[in-house]
Amino acid sequence: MSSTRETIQLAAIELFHRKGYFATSISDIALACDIQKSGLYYYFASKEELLFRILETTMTDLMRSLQDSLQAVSGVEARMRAAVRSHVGFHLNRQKENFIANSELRGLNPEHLEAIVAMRDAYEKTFQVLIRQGSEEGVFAPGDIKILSYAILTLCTSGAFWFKPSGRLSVGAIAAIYERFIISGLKDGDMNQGSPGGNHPRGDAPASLP
Amino acid sequence: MSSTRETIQLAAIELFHRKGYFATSISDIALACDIQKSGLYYYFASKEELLFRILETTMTDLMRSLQDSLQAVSGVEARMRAAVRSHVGFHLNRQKENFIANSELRGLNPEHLEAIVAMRDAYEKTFQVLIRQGSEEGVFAPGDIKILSYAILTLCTSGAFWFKPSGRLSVGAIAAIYERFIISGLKDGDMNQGSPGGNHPRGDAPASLP
DNA sequence: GTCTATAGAGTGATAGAC
DNA sequence: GTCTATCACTCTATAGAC
Repeated sequence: MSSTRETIQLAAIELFHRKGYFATSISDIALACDIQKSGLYYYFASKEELLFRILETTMTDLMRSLQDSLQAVSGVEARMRAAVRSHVGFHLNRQKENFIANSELRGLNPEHLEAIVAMRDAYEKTFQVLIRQGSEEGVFAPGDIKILSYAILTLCTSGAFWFKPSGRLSVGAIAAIYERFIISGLKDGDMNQGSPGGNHPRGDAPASLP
Repeated sequence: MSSTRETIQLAAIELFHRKGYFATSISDIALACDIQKSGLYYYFASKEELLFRILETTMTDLMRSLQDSLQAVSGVEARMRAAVRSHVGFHLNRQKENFIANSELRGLNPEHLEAIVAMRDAYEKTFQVLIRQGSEEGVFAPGDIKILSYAILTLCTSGAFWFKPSGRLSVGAIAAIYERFIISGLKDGDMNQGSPGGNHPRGDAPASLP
């Protein structure tokens, strides 16, 4: 990847995070890179493709981070704890990209949206498998697997919306807070109350767009 | 409030929810109302003011819903349970407005943004007071009050992003799931691990914009 | 690879008639 | 209150020189 291409992508992440995708113009990005706006089209076919490449990179790295964290960890509770720490850590360490990935899906065209949603679904699946396994082993209370997975991921993702690296708590400290909260909820909250029919949601949408 | 004004506001809620604030044009809204776009300016000074009125209405009603739910409920655990049910119920019953309120703050000018953030802060305060009280009474484990309040609210708010009224679970069933998960986390997760210095965050931002 | 110049479409908002 | 007409501007994207 050429250096100019990287410069453009980094400037776009910065601006999409600060102003939002729709409020950021190609001119803004070009200005931040000290090039002319037409020069940008040598690297990206459109503003939408630039957004897609950012999200694609983020999702790929997110998935790899999870897999690395789970590799060599055994036992369902330990694996869930590792997964939560990985998710929180990634979202706080790469806050801007993750903020964009969770707020600018609207900017994607249908094909690209489908691709990103597929990556996100695969990622969520890892958590859903862990919840199901823990529930079957009796480590976690029985509950609605999809709702629980949305709850866990949303909770941890939200850190990317308020976290300040210069703040009082470190990434590890915040991850520890979420880890304990989630494990308590999984173990002690009898989640089956609201869902007598079983664990396979039928009508629920993934956490997507309207 | 005149009927046309209401029609415009409802059409805007529908469109802002479906397409997003920036992707919705004044023409789109006017078309949906069967008026000319210039006619819209008789009721709202700008597109931005229209967004603000929607959010203002939503926040006012959200606050009132919480106060109504807490009125006449005593005991800190029962009050927290009632607050969670109120929050979840409001977000699922008025899904579109709440979706907008949580994703389109960028469209507001600085003065309007400040007003909405102030309303949201007052709302969050109610939850923070409950957490502190429960912690002091020993009903909840000690923990970081701001982080916990963000966690609770984010968790329950997220329902507005995936909930489908035609889905498998009713609003009450989903509220019950969240209620149990949250109370378990508050009671059993020793949240003080990550925060040895006390319960008064210093550098944390509210869950706002970058 | 990067530039200058510009096409082409759409936007929010206003003026003024009725 | 609602209309027609239009302003003034910005935006994404492309053409073509160097």
